Amino acid sequence: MLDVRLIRSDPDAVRAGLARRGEDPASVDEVAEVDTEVRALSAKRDALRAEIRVISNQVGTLFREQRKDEAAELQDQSRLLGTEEKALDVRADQLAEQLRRLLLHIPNLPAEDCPDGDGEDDNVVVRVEQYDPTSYAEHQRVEHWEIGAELGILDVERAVRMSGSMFVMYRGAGAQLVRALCQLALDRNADLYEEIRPPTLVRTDTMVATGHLPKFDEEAYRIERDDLWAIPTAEVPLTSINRDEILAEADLPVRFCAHTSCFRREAGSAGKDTRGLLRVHEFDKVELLAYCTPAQAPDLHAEVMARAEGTIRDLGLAYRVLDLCAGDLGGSAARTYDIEVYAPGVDRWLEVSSVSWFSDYQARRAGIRYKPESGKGTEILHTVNGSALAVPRVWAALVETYRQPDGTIEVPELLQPYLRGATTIG
RNA sequence: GGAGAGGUGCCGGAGCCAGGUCGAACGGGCCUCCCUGCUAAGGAGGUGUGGGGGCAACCUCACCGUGGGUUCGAAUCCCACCCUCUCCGCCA
Repeated sequence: MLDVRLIRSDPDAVRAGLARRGEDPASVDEVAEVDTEVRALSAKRDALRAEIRVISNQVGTLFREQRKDEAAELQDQSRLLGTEEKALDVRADQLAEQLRRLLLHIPNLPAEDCPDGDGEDDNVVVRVEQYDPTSYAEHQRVEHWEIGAELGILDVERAVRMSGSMFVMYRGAGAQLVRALCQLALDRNADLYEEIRPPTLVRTDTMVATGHLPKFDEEAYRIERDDLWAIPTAEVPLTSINRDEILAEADLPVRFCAHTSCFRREAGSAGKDTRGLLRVHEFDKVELLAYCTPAQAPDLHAEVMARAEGTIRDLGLAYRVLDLCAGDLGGSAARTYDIEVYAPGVDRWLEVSSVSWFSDYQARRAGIRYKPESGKGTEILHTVNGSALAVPRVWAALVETYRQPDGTIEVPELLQPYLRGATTIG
């Protein structure tokens, strides 16, 4: 969430930032109003408490000196103050709660240099790599679900029977390919990123920390009986690893890498991209995430980007990089680059990684701070993350891109060691 | 799931069923200074987080698992919940 003090000291800047997102800036005024009231009330309450404390101490002294009758008067006085204090306290708590609720619904401010725009059409294509539209042959213009069925490596029909639409099942070499991709992504980042295998079911507050709740509860699967949520991305548990902790600046940046299943209800996209692997409810993903100081953030953002991009590049896939405009930014992000891979069979660009810098937005929600080496106190740290590799769409692009005239799939060299040396599938 | 023990500051560990100046003894760690060929040992002081106010020194409130309650006053009493550990049961 945003720092209330920023809303207090520079509401215009906050309003301007929200406007760039196409968000209603009115919430800023509401926050400012409630904030003022909360502070006024708690100041009054605190003064009363101080008074009560002084009186109570006097009562204590009188009791010790056996002057109980003199204490009675003070007790009455304090009791009266107590009634008043209680009323103020209840009201202040209510307002503080309301303030928090409001703040949790306000998205992050876009970064200065984030491009303007209303939606996905305004995203800026930063670069297109390894893409030559004239280079694709007919045998590559087959959709991955056709290829998958033909080779027996993707069984959508039976997955749907057991779990419903938008669930998939990989088989044989297809399943091995899933495993190969994940392992490749983990291995490529093992030099700097600590490998984590986190829980995939988390509590509400863990989802709140990353900004996936309370605003987007329709998007996540919930296990009601135990009040747990299925994570939509490893970003959720990874961000909460050091929740409510204070790290030393010398320990930053902290880097994590995790392979998990990810679960998404895709409630807002009913009917869209329902075929094959374009959009599925459950998928494998390897995520990179870093905690860092504000000063380190630009480098870390570039680093995660370079790693995500490098894997796609080395797999020999065509891709492009988008700089998301303010209007298309996720709620918690300040700046995001998307990597979209080109899948010739479906002839579409598929988003395979969102590399985002969240400034201190998530860390403030999660209570992750660091002690600066110079100076005292603590600072909220910054978080950066991105998919090192999201399986389904990469799998799809790979199978379509590497389909040979004879219908088999050539395995890129990079993946061969992970497929027991196999050079083809099918 | 059943039975027992327990959750206190960076750590250990008092205080809690004698409720009052306890943000919390004591020890360790860490930091500064002194002493000292170096180091070790020794000596003095310091060492939490968050909110609000003040240019600042500083003042004030909250925090002893969480949330309620009792009380003039709660780390200390009462209630509920959560978590951890040990044993038993069950189980991949």
